Amino acid sequence: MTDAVPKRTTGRRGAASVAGADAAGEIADAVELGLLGESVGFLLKRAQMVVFADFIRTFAERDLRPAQFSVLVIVGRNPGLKQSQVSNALNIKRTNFVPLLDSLEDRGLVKRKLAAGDRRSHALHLTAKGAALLTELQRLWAEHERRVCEPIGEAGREQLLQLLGGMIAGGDPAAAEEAEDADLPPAKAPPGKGRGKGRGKPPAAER
Amino acid sequence: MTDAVPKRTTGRRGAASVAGADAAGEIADAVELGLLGESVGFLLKRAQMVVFADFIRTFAERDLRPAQFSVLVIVGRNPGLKQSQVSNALNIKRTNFVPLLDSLEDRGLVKRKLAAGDRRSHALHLTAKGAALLTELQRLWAEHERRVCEPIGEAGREQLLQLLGGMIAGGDPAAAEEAEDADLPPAKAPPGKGRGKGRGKPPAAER
DNA sequence: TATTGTTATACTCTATAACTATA
DNA sequence: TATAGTTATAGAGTATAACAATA
Repeated sequence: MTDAVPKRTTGRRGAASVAGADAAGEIADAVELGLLGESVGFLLKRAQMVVFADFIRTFAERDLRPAQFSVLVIVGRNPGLKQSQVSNALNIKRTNFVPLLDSLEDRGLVKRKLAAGDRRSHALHLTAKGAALLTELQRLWAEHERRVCEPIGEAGREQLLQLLGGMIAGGDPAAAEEAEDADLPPAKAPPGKGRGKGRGKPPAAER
Repeated sequence: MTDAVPKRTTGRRGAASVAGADAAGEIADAVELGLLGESVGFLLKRAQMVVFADFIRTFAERDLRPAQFSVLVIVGRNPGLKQSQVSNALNIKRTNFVPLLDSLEDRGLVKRKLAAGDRRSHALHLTAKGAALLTELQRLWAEHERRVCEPIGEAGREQLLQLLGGMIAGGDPAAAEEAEDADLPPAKAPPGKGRGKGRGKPPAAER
């Protein structure tokens, strides 16, 4: 993450002769990516940077980073969860989760409450302010989602979510469980028609 | 990146009662991801972490990080390129590219030569040692690629590459040019059969 | 004046060890 | 002894500013 300038990859040739390397005006300096162009890891990182750049731009007006947004969503959806549960769900080490949560609590969006029964743990809840903000954020998120998926279309987006889910579940057996009640099948089926279309949801908001 | 432990997402329940939260043995603490489960950004990052974790594990025996591998591939494919051309192709700031290149040159894998015609720039080439290593690395990479794509199958992999390429090209107009000679169409077509199948290549090695 | 490679530096994200207070 | 939250710290990756040599 932390990538605000995804632009520019090879030498370009759009603007009027900035580089100088391509004398006449041909294709010239088209760098060949070789096997990187067929590497899921390389392309995943590229795509992730492009998407995060848009996210960061979009959420800058609310001064929110992706991780902060994720916490708000999880806590909003699962009130009363312990810190370690939220941090695990987001693959964030509990030690790094502390300052992250602090930033949200300092802004009055999330509250740490004493968990009943175990005085070691903190139960997390959105404040009224946090809940109100989250509602707005969902609109921002839907815009962002639509924008970044525009090049592949809604059908492409559905496929992409499916494929990514399958890949994640494969590399992390734990993720296979999430898919159960979520509606997303484990996505073991790769190609074509993949169980009709009545799946996810047109990116509108939460369910 | 830099993520060696992708495991564990929710609370799990696999091992014999480690958590303690789920008393009996039910589904119990399944954290709901809410809209994150339909967020391409969130899932892209997850998938990228899973894939990079496998890459890092795989290439640890050669003590190579993803970025270092990328440089070797680009330089091997495009001998004589200037530093700034390589760093641009990889979306790495030229200022951060210096120590990265140093690490490869110190190991005798890449050589900085004086570029003919412009004494400011350095032309990059693989050494014999670097070229030999790269050949081995391609086998390692093919294994890695096969492994991480196993859950989605080869057809799923082809689709994924297509979708990611389209998304990248959309967020970065420059990338649209790469796709030309590469064989990958701009991937504006999202769903189903998408121009047959004779595309990429069974993950064997370079072309 | 602009570009290439470089140094120095800072900020974010991530990772490990160790402490505390509970259990 | 083990767990939840916390602190301190170190390491990657990434960002900007400024400089020397060259164009």
